[in-house]
Amino acid sequence: MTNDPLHMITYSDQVRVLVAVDCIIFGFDGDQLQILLIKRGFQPAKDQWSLMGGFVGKKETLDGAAERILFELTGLKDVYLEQLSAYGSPERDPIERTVSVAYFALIDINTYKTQISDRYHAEWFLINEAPSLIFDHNNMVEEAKKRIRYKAALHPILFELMPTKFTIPQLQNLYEQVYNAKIDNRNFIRKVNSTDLLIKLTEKDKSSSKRGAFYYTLDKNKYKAKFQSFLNFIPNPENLIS
Amino acid sequence: MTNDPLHMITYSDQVRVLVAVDCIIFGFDGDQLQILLIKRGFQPAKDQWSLMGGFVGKKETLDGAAERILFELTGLKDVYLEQLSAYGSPERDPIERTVSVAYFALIDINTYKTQISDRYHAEWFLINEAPSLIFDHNNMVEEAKKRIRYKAALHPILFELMPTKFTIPQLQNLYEQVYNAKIDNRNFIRKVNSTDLLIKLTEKDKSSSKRGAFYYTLDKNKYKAKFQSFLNFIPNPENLIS
DNA sequence: AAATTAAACGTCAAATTAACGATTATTAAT
DNA sequence: ATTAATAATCGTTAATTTGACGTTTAATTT
Repeated sequence: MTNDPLHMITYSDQVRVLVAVDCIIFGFDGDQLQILLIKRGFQPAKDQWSLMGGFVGKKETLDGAAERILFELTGLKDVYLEQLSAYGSPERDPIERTVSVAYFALIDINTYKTQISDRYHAEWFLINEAPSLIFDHNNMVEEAKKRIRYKAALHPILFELMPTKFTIPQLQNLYEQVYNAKIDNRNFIRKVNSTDLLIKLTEKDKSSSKRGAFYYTLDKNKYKAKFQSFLNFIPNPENLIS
Repeated sequence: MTNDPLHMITYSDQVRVLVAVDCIIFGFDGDQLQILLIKRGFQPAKDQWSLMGGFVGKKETLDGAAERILFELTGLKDVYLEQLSAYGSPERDPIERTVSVAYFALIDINTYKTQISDRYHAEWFLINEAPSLIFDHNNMVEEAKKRIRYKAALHPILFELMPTKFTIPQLQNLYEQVYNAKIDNRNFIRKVNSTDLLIKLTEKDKSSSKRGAFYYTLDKNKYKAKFQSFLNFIPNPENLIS
C-alpha cells in the first residue's frame, strides 16, 4: 500500500497534483446582490463562464493566493475573504487533476476598480440570473450562498457588502435578497438599532423616496468587537437555510 | 506572470504539490473527551506525536481519503466526518510542499477497534492533556475544537460521540468538557427533553450512583430531521467560544 | 395646500430565557 | 432502619425577546 505512512521514508512515490484557488465574489451596489464571473479566454472550456481562479504559486499560502486573485480581478485589498471548502474530486478538471480551495469574498461594488478587471472579461450578474459555470463551480457557488445565509443569520457579515454610507432600507433590501424573503420593516429596524453597530449621519439619501432615508456608517470598532456575537437578525433561520 | 490564466494554454508550467488529509479524531468513552494521536514511525519528525494522515490517492476524492485514513486507524466506517479546512503554508512540511485538508471525526470510543490501530502506535489522550504535535497539527486541533464548540452550541453533533446507550448525566458531562463550563442541570434536562431526540430505556446505569441513571438512545430519524435546527443547548455561546 | 410615499417609531401580548429553590426517587452502604 | 449520594422532577421568577401590527413623520410632487 503506497499510502501507508508507516512504510514511507520519503514522499517520493506519491502523486503530485495542481492546487488552485477559486473565488466566489459577491458584490452589492446598494441595490442588487451580484456575483462576479469571468469568461474563460483559454482552453478547456474556452468562452464559458467561470469563477475567477488561479494556481497557487510556489511560495504562496492559500490565503495569499486568494488575496492575489481577488486583487487581480477587482483591484481590491483588505476585503472580507473566507475559505469555503476544498474540492478534490479526481475528475473535476478534465485536463489534469486539480484540487481547488474555494474562497468567498464580500465586496462593495462601488469600490470595485473596473479598469483592472477588463482584461479578464469579468462581468457582474444578478445572483439569481447567473449563467451556468464550468467544472464544479456551480456547486461551489451554491455552497457559498448557503454559507453566507447561515453565517449572516448569526453574525453581521452582510455589512461587508455595504457601501461606506448606506441606508437602513438598503440594508434590509440586501437581507431580503440573501434570504429571498420579505422581512418586517419595523422589527428589522429595531434589531439593527439594538446592535448599536451603526452611526447615524445627518445626510439623507433621497433617491428612493420623497422623504429620504438617513445614511449610516458602520462603527468598525464595535463591529469587530461584536462580530462573534449571535445577533439573530433572522428569526428561525433553519427554515430559510438551504 | 506564470499564474495568469489568460496566457495559459495548458497547465504545464505550474507547480505540482502533494495533497494530504489529516484527521482530528475526537472520541468519548462515556466519561472523558479524548483525541486519538499516532506516534510517527518514520522521518521527518520520527517518534513525535501527530494527527493521523496520509496522501490523497490517484483516484480518491478528499472525503474518500479521509474515510480511508479513519478506517485504517480506527476500523470504523460511517462515522461523522466533516471537512475542517485546507492548510497550505509553503513551509508547513519541511520535506516537501504539501497542502493538507483537515477533517474532524466524532466517534464513540467503545466501537473503536483497537487491534487495527496497534500498528500505528495510536493512543488516546485526554483533550486537555494531549502532547504537542508536529508541523501545524496543533493549530488544526485548536481550530477543530473551536469548530465543534461553535457547531455544538447550535446543532446536536455531540450525540455523535455518545455510546448507543447513554445517560443524561453522561451527556451533560460531555457538554461540560467541550465548553469547559458547568451547566445548570435542571435547565439542561429540560432542554434535552424538549428536543424530543431521545428514547428512554427501562434499563439503568448504576455505575456512577446508587439510584442509577436511565439509559437513553438517540432517535436517529428525529436526529436527522432536526439536525439543522438551532437547538440552543448552550446559552450565550459567544462567551464560551474563543 | 393637498396628496403621496416610504421611513421611522411605538405598542403589546405571548413566548422564551436563565437563574434559582425545593422536592422526590432510588438504592448501596452503614 | 437510617444515612448518603446522585438522578430526576417540579416549580418560580424576572428579564428579555418575539412577532404582529398600528401610527406618525418628513419631504417631495402635484
